[in-house]
Amino acid sequence: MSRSENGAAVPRRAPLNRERVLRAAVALADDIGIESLSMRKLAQELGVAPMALYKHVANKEELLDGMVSVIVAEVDPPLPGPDWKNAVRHRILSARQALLRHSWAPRVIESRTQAPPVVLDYMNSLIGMFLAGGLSADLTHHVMHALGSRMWGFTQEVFPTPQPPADPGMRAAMFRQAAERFPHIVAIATVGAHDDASSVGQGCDDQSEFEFALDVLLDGFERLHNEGWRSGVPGNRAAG
Amino acid sequence: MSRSENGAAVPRRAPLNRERVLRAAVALADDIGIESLSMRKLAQELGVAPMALYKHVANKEELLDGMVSVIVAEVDPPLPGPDWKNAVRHRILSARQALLRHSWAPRVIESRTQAPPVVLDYMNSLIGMFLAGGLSADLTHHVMHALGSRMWGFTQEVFPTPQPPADPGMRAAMFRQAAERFPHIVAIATVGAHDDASSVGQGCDDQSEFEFALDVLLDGFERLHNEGWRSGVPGNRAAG
DNA sequence: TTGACATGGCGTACAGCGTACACCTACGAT
DNA sequence: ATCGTAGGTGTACGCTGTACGCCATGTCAA
Repeated sequence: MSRSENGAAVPRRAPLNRERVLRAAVALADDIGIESLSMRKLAQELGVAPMALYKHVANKEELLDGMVSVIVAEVDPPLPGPDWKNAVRHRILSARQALLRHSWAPRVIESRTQAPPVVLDYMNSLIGMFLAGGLSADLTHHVMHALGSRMWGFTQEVFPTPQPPADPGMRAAMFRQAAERFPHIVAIATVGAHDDASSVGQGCDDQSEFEFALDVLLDGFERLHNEGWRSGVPGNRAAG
Repeated sequence: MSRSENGAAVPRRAPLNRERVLRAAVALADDIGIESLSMRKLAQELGVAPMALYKHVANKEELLDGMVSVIVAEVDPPLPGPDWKNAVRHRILSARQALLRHSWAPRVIESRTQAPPVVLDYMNSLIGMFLAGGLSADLTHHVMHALGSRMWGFTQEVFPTPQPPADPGMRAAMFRQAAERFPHIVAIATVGAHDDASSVGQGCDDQSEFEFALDVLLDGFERLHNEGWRSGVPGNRAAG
């Protein structure tokens, strides 16, 4: 259909379609950040009048829905095999990789009020992995809630660690002040660090933090499953 | 300072201050929703011109920071006592109560780019509870990451369950369609429900889902602590 | 008493946003 | 030859956050 250059000079560009709009939106958000993404800028990027976009998406919310779908579609299908725990683990880490390519994605995902179908497909498939592993529907229900956003491969790092000022004197002063008011934060932030003042929050590997938490959860789920957990049974709370 | 009515009729209202601005903003957000909260509406609510607000907050972001501070200040101080797990549990559930009074709070908290000091106070104090319980700084570091937004008493329910249409015929049709495309979702959503089609997502108690996940995590932390977990030690992953 | 100054509120104005609406143009089917 | 439709355009509206300059008032020094 679209030979990129036909014999004559090409006065009309190929017509837009929904897919091209969505992909351009993803690329533009990668470039300029999701908070700067506007219908006008996206239109400009596509060489088109702003209102032209509305022939392909109903409004900006639907555009964002579509962007989420594009990304979620990149997540790998589940590994086959009997080990549900490892299969789930790998799938979630694969979802994480997809999201890491688009740092704005978590915020957009969280802002959706209706899950796009592709998103439900993913959740449905993940649930299927637990059920295939033998977990009861009941336990799986709780498990999915417990995973929360972690099933997408991200946790909201509720407050990003502020980066210290460039000036060394100023930095030392702020460090001293912080150590006085927030001694415990400073204590755990500088674990294993050689240079206290400059490495606050540095020695922190997002990937291993994520895996640590994921494994605590998965191990907990497995334990409950093996112990024959049933809903409403008293004494479940203290699993030890 | 502000006798509420002085002798004469009061032609001038008491001057604004930062605190009154913040409290009015919280109340207004409770009323009309955070996405409808604008500087203009807030000013109107306070009987004042929009630009008057800027004498008390630098900009809207700082207003939102302040609103978060107001809420976090409501969280109960920690219970004393040697049982760190229960103390943490109760504190987090208390934070949850504070947030539940303001349903917009989680989204605002997550959107902050710099943590207000009150927020750091809370985190510092929570960390102190783990350290007082004997957990190493290293383990506590991971633990805080693993808690993520749950330390504030909320989990992002990434996609809210859509409510079914009112028309019963339509509802049945959508249910049949969903059961076909997303069988596993339907399976776990209808656990323990008597009327499948109408009760999807109904039999789901947010509070107990939250506690389930929190307990899986806390139990996991306790187990690692008792097993003498140390960072970087291979074999930690499979805690079983 | 007088002037200086700080505090707090006001009015205007601007750029940017999402998008409703009417219009036009080109193309495929009849 | 005509018509319907898909896709792109131009204009316009109401809303947003907020920069800037002005003005009224209260406090304090001289």
